[in-house]
Amino acid sequence: MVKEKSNNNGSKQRKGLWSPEEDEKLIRYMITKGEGCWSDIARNAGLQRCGKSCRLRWINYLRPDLKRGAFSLQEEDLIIHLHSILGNRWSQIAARLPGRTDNEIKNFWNSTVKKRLKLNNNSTSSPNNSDSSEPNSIRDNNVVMGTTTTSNNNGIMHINDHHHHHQDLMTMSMCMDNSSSSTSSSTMHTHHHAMVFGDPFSMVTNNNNNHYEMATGVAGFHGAMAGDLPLENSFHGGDYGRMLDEESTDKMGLESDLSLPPLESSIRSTEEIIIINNASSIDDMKSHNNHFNNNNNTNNDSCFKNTDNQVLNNNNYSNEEDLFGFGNHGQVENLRMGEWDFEGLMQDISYFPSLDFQV
DNA sequence: AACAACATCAACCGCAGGCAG
DNA sequence: TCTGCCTGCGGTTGATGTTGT
Repeated sequence: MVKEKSNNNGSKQRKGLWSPEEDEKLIRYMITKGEGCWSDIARNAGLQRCGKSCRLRWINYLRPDLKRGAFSLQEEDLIIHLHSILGNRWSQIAARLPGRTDNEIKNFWNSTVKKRLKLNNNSTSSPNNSDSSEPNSIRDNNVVMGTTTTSNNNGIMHINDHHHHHQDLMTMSMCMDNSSSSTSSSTMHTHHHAMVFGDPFSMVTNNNNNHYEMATGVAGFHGAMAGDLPLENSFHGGDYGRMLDEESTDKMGLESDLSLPPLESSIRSTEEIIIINNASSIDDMKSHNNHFNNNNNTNNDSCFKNTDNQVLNNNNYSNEEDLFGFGNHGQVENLRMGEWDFEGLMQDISYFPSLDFQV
């Protein structure tokens, strides 16, 4: 249902579901002009929508880098774990899941995960823990993680046990290398196909200058399409999608800078920009997207909705931010994520002889 | 086939923070 | 410092689709 309301200028503004025509207008505008002030975009694109609505539509639905389709088990695991750490900070969780939006994850959590975890808890609950107010998998999850955690009222987790924390780190290090190259100079060479997600924070590695960087994993898009695209650029970020792909041949080293791509950024790889700019129609754009797809998805009812593993997975983000969005990229300060003691984490990392971490 | 109940998800709303004037 | 605008976030709503009876 589409409603209308008057804006400040007295002109009518549409609300409700977007029509294909509106989508096309917005896509065309975004392709040709790029992002800018959303209220201007709404006006200039000839849309009777508020800027906010345009932004939402673009970010949650029309962006070509969105990975549509069902969440994989690995993504679900990661969401559960990230949620146990970050709580309902959907945007931060989404930032670690390339191609997924906060809205999508939020919906997925509220509709699917929550229920599943509740069922899990019910089936495994004992009188001692069944009354826990913890809404999610924190307990369950940490069985997997081998990490003893507690949470405050906000669901923010505290790591209490150094020993288990180390296990946590180790688990992750083993997973991480799933996507590592046989030619990589990384010091982590364990090949481990069981996707047990350790703590994503543990994926922060350290070069020789107290310069913390992501080792690989959940953050970053670059490299997802290694089979399709030349990766002549340095590897900016691990890739969750690749990490999930056990069979992928790896062309990337691990020692490169790894950074969290700002999801809202319009920074794109040159190649992608060419692709998009050369697209003469929306259909062209869609087909270009499909070019990079695995085409697992048959849903075809709206712009880009059918695309899976889409083009921006090969994004080359030039912004250097670390996993947590700390712009200083590794300055050792009082880095805290919620109640998380980042420094403490880094101290913990130093216990790992097998990881090339030094603090 | 018809209806109800439930599930999913796109989109809206309100708020907070950043920033420029 | 104040104000207004813009953006981003998280919670919520409601339309639509699916499943069960």
